[in-house]
Amino acid sequence: MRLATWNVNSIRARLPRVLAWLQDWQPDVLALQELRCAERDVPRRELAALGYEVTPHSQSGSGGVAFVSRLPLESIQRGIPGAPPPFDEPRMLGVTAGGVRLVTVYAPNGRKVGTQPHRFKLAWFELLRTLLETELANGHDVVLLGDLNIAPTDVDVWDPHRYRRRNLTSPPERASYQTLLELGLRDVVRESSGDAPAFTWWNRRSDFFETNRGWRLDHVLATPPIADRVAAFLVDRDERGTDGSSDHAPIVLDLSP
DNA sequence: ATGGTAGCTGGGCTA
Repeated sequence: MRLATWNVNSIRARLPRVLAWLQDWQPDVLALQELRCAERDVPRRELAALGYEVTPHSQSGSGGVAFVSRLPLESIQRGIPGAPPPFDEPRMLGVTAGGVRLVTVYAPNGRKVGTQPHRFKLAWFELLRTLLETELANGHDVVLLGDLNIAPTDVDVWDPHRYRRRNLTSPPERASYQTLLELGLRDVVRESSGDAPAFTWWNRRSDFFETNRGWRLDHVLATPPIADRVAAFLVDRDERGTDGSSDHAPIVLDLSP
């Protein structure tokens, strides 16, 4: 089974790239983040023409997540169950595909340490942890994939000293990330990349991509039986370098049967 | 410390 995750930063603006990418890579399930459009405006027909059904959880303007799948999806969970406002923003979607529980998230950015958006981000991760605890307690194989908006270690930032203790790198954010690992999930991207940086996001401004001034913000965390099945893995930097690309690169992984 | 870009929308806001 081939899985992928990609923060597309507007599904409508990115549609030509998404269609081309699906044809090139033929994933069974692609998790998307930052759809930035209402569910009724998701370009379903164009994706269906390639054999993919879209299951969105999104709203107009900002945020939103989806699964684009050529496998049947079951047990669809839109949003973190019981999350009160403002935690009911469309940032989480859970489905079962090929016997695996897939959870995609678009974590709050946080903007700046010490601000209300940052406190919101940390509180949102508490809810995510609780949700994953429940999923794991059910004994399912789980894959969490998406934009967590956290660079877990200094290797994951192009200039860790400049961005020390800032948004995306602050100790409480990194503690939130560690909490997910402590649930028993494994960091598939890091395990597949060794000590090498595996940046997934490069600021659009200036020449940040060309000079590889990037960050690792997109993640795939999996339960050990799934992590052991990872047969191939790639961060598609070439896609990030194409005209009309998102500011995030897609991540692709193959699971052996 | 700041600028640089892109996409939501229809003047800023978010990233």
